[in-house]
Amino acid sequence: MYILVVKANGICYESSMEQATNDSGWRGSHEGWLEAAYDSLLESGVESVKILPLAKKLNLSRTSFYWFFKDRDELLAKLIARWRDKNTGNLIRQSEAYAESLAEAMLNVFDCWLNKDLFDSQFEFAVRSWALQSPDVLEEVRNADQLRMEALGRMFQRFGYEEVPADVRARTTYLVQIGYISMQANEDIALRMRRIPEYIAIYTGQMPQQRELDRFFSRHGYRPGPDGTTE
Amino acid sequence: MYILVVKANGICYESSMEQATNDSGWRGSHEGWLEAAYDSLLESGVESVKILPLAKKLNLSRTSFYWFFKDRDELLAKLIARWRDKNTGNLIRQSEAYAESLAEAMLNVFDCWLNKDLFDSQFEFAVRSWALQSPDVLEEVRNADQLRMEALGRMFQRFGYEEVPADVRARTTYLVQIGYISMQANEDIALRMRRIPEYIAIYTGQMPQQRELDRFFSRHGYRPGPDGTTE
DNA sequence: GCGGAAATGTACACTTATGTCAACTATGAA
DNA sequence: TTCATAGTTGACATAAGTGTACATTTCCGC
Repeated sequence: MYILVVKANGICYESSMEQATNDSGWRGSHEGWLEAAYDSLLESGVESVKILPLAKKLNLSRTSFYWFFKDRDELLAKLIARWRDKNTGNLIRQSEAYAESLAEAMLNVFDCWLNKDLFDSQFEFAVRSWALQSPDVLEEVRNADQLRMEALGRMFQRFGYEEVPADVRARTTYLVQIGYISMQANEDIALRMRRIPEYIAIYTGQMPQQRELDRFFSRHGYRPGPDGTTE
Repeated sequence: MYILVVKANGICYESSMEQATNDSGWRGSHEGWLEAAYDSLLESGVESVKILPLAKKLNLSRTSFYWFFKDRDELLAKLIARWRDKNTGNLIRQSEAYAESLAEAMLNVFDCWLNKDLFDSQFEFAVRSWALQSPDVLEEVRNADQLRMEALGRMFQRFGYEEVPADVRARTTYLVQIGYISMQANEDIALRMRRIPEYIAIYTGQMPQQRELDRFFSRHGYRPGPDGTTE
């Protein structure tokens, strides 16, 4: 008897918790292979998503895979679908959330960068790297980029910016985050939080109100240190 | 007799032009394999840098490779060295170039984003993607990121910013570009140019002077359209 | 035109991946 | 208890990659 440890960075997908002691005594499952593929993709890129290694990790025979998937391509397609369904949707939703000021709206978007349930950064990076090898994936990524930036642009326009400045500010907001993801840095949450007011100031041209920051910090379970919020 | 077309995005490395009609009648060379590896890396990622396919591209026997390199790892190490020597050095240099205002200094940095001789974006992206699969490369990338951001931070401080705001602005500047690279967009140069004044305004908090822009545009061989510079 | 270094090629041994097939086994419902 | 269905497995065929040993070719200086 073995226990499959499902981590996937704290995100729990539907049935993945029951993976080991499965519903029906069978060890493998559609979800199980997908989950293993996801882990491997995040850790070492598409090229590492190979059936033989996955089988070893799952303690299953390699050929068992073909019961659930037609071939490797089908597995990869499922991974892309999972990515598409998650990251883009939530980002757009956050950009459209209610806010009384631009700074507050911006902080809503920032929720994505700090909450793995809203936006999976490692997944994002893995898929973008994948795009280098696959024209199909590249198109998916480009599509996502456009949808996301358009949504952010609408947000800036909602708060009075003209089209071009709104567009450039949307790009800045988005690209900084994509750049950050691409650095694969894992920084202290406190450090990231301390920089946030400054970012908001740059993107929106105005300092956020203290109450807006307080609301933001509190919903991320962060308490600013005794030395003030930033600076 | 065949002709090897060396493109490498317009960048001409030392001896690569002579590749085909070589100095000494030999078809292969250290540089030849490296160049082919570089092309392959940029086009489809590290995983595509395999000796057999490279040999085919070069019309050489696969095993000929081992005359120039101990093994595949040695080739990959050379690629990393090439990247390190190029991108980081130039970026730091540009950030330290003479400028009368912050906006002008910023435009000096922007030279990198528009001039492939100063900064090779595709190479940059390929190496960052590679980092996903290799801890060694990841460390190289992290190192480069830190050096570059520190240099940009010093630039902002030179023009009066305090440490934290300078740091955040340096990050913004740098991350937007890394994010842009990571989008793998290839946009119209005119479009990119049109957005530049707006970017400068966001990063520095001040609009660039017209003469500063003119100087910048002219050194990139760009003439603004009749409809003004931007907006 | 000869000999040695530089470069290339052929043959071999090995590894890791893919996918198909037919045989096997467990589970739960009739 | 039997039986269809869901799931698992090993054997087989094939492909693409790695690296080594050794023979062969090409070039250049002497």
